[in-house]
Amino acid sequence: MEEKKQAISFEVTHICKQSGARTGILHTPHGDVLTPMFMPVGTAASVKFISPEELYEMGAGIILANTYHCMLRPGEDIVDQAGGLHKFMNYKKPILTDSGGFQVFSLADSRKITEEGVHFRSHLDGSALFISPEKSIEIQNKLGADIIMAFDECPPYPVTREYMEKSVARTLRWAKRCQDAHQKEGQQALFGIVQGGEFEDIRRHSAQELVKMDFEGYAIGGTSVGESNEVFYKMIDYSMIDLPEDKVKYLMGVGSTDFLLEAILRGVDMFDCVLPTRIARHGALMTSQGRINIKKAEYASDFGPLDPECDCYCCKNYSRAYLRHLYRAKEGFGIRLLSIHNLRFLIKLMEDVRKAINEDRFLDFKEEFYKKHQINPKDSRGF
RNA sequence: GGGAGGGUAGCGAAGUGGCUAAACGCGGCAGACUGUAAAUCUGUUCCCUCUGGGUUCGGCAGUUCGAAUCUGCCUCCUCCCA
Repeated sequence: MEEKKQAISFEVTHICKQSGARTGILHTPHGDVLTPMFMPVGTAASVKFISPEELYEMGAGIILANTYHCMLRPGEDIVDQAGGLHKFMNYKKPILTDSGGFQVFSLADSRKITEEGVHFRSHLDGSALFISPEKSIEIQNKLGADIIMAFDECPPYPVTREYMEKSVARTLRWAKRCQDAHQKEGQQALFGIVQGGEFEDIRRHSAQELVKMDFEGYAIGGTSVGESNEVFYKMIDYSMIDLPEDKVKYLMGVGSTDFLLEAILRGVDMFDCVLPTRIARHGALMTSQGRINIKKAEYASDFGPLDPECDCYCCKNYSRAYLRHLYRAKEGFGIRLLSIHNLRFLIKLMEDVRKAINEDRFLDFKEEFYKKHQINPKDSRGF
């Protein structure tokens, strides 16, 4: 059997003796990144309000862009002509593109799923669009990210067992079609996505079949769609059982602190989420003192830093009173500073997590974090 | 001096006899947001001892079973003519 060309490689560097959690290095065409890691989301080829230089400064590694959104604007051919996403958006570190599969879920009002692919209505002008596994991969090949994702269906929650079986079977067929369509092996790593909702056997079947297809990495999808925390943790557990130790694991769309820590405990290496940037735009901040809302009247004349324990550009230079003023005055600079802070908070959390794992004390770290932030991972959402 | 229009909750602005403590917008206060249709959305915003009660629509006095809405006087503002 012919050796598959690899675009990335992953090495586990340490397994925490206390918890079993792991650290690793992911080698990509645009450099190495350490895991566990949090990846900022830049849907439309931009992490909203944040420059690449600011991303480097906060310690960001891989960032995400989205196939559906880049297809609509500016169009994959424009990005291709620019020389790919890295050159187009001037980001020199690794990039991952999501397949557009999530938009099957988030644009549910105006889509129709068939075996061939998904018929959409553009959210911009209502025009009819169609994405198939082949189309998604063709676009992602043109976008040129280091890691590309299989085109999947992210089913809503809850759905019937019958629906989930059919959906997962189709998503597996789509995964194979994605592999067959992929024209840039060795330059772009294709990841498969485990689905199956809260059903253990379906999740395991999904994982087992994907492993047979031998992807360069594996993602867990279909979580954080309205299920309870208990169900969420089970979804991860079921997904992880059959995934190979030596491959990188990516939990898609998760960004609250307790979810991150619990997933890391279960062996997940990569995360992405819009949460830090989105809530920052709405005035909510993740801090060492818990979640705070900068809009609140109590910060009107609070001239201390947003988070005294944070080393980000925002916290080193600006006060809560100023940030509140900027937010209320709708000054874009405020949104930028708050976004920088929230991203740095999660990136710093990952740095601390890696250190704790390497020092074989991840369980202690996790418990201390929960205690300090008064988080109960069973029923809270962290922040 | 003459003429015209107008004063509604923090601001702007509907309402022109009962269904009005009074639309709507802004502002204020609070909440949500998890592979980004999201600088968005939701709740709330006269007072109180609040599943009820009290006091409002420039002021006072009337008409009426009932008035922010009709009448008279007063007051203030804007515009036009002298």
